[in-house]
Amino acid sequence: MANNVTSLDVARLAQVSQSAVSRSFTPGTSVSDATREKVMTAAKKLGYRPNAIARSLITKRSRMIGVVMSQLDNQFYPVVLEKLSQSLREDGYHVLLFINDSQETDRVLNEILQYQVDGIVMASTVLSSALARDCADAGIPVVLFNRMTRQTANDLHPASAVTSDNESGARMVARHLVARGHQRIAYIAGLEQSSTNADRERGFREELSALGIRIHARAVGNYSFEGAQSAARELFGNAQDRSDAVFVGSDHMAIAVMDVLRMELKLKVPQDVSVVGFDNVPQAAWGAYQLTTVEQPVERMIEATVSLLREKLAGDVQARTVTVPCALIERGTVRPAQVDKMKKRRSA
Amino acid sequence: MANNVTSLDVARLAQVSQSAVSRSFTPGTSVSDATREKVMTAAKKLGYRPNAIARSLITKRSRMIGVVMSQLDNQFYPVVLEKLSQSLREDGYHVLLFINDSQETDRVLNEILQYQVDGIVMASTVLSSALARDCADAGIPVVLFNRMTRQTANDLHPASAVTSDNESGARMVARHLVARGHQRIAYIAGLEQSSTNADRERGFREELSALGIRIHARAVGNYSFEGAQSAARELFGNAQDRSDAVFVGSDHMAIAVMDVLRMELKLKVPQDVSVVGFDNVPQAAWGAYQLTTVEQPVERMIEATVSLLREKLAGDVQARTVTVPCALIERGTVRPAQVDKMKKRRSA
DNA sequence: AAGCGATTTGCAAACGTATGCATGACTTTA
DNA sequence: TAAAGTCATGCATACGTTTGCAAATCGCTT
Repeated sequence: MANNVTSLDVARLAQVSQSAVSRSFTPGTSVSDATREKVMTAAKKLGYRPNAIARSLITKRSRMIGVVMSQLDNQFYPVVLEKLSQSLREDGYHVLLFINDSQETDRVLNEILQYQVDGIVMASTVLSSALARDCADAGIPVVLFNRMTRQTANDLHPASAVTSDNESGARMVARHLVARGHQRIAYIAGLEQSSTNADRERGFREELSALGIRIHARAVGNYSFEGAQSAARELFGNAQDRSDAVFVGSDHMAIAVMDVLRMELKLKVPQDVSVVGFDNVPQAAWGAYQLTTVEQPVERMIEATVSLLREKLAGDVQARTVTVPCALIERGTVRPAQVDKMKKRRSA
Repeated sequence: MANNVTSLDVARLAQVSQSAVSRSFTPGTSVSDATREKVMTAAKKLGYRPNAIARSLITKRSRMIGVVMSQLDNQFYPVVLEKLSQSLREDGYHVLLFINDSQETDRVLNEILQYQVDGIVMASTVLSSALARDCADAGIPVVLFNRMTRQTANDLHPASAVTSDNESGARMVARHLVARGHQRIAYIAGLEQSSTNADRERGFREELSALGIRIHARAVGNYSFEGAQSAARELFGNAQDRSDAVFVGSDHMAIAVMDVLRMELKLKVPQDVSVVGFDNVPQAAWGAYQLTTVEQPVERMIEATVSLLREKLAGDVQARTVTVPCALIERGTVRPAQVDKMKKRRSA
């Protein structure tokens, strides 16, 4: 009943040594077809499966990758998780999942390291970058997903990272909104301590500035649905000097914002206010939203992630950073260009 | 650099035996405060962490639970995963994640069993129930989430299961739609081989039948977004003898259906056709949809799941089945009662 | 001071596998 | 036919823990 049949049992039944059965189950070892066949039939008869734990102990490779994530309610992450899991499996790795909403980052770290994972993918916005470095110090490859660490000259640590080009994506949004004649443009920030928000906000602000405009209003949504709702109420609740466009730090928040604008405040999108998100989650394409947004190319980001991981697993200690380009996806939440304003801008 | 510091290293530094180190890190063992303290400071100095792999090998408990899931694009599952992971962690277990979209169920099984997980939660609709039994045969506790197996008299196998009361939930929908005066009611099925769909469809059909009505039209959406879109086009594309209400097997599909109805077919919900979903995913509450649906109480289902798991881990071989009640969540996608039709029904 | 029970400690044997090394079998070549 | 080379196999050790058992230490009581 219990799965207590070992390679030794198989060896006895097959009349070979334990080494022989070990080798039979390891590709690329020296076994004759005859013995391998004997071993396999014996194994089948006994229902034997190699014990990955014991194997890990001796090979010092668990073939597990720790994946730490938060905010699974933001559809961006489930999609990432799905593709990442698939991609890692193709390389023979498995996913040990850690969801660290709220806090407890220290416990997470401890537990993850105890399990001797071969590598870690951190896709959690809330994790401190100090943590990432601790892992790296422990000698285990870390790649940050959708998250950068500040890499100063005297403190360059060996955590690789892959992000989309958040800054340039945000710049596209700035240009797009201005091209459509907007002047009073608001920004709703994600988590302020996150690198994604910092990059997006900086790019947005700088590009606007280059176009001679300053952010008209700003609120913080912390990447959460409820936070975004509050932010929307704060920014648009008062009709006086209201912004006529808003760039929201994530689609997840942007949808919350649209709901508040349309349902609570009876404002029309995009007639009264244009909305642009970030991520291009599946829901952004839904009929009721048709959200104009910036696409983060998940596939390519995942590819880069496992590729970086592979490098590090192969012993390359050099930390590298990959930035994948974004693309503006125009849908229906930004108003069409207004001819008069366009002219005004051209002559400026 | 590498994490190769062992309990023996700590023992040498702390001037104690290796056993002492082991005991210091295991709660409920016999160690004096003095030695434990010596050990702990030595451990901290060396950056020692117990090797969970080695521990698992000897204790024969990995403290990992295999979770197999599919369809992470249906928001129901990420929510489940998040809560499940949290709940298991509180019990000291960790999640080894397997996403088995498409196929490869055999490989999944093999891999999962090799990792010596202490238990398995199967939340995947596409997994064959034969697989579940195989795992159970291997002596490892399995609990099916949101999925039942046919349990006949001569083939009762030890897989526990927790579901919501799909059948009664579907009956509620039937009564609700009829009470609102609907007579031409369609059904869009999920995966036909899934137990959830079977239960929902049966309950729906039987309750309608008890009310003297038969399903007016039926299509299959396979629980996928695209499948549901096609189903909607198939059922509502032709204006002739069109259904005036549809019960969709999941919210995920229901939203796809609503998009097709409103955007492509220019039909009003609920004026032209009422829509009811199942699951009560977060998106069902979104302003643009306001989907009337049946709630599956995720929290309680998770509680039941880990509780069943705990029983089995404690050695209880008896398989049990838990069914958690559903609730109808009325929002805005079912038309208000029409007085004349109500009267007609009463007099019948 | 000695004896006794309770507690702490170390020794050594597992757990199930991979793998270097030496030996044996078998094939090839001259 | 013998020597040299290739390939297959088994032996034994190691991986880093936990844990039963026996020895040792401690704190008390008489």
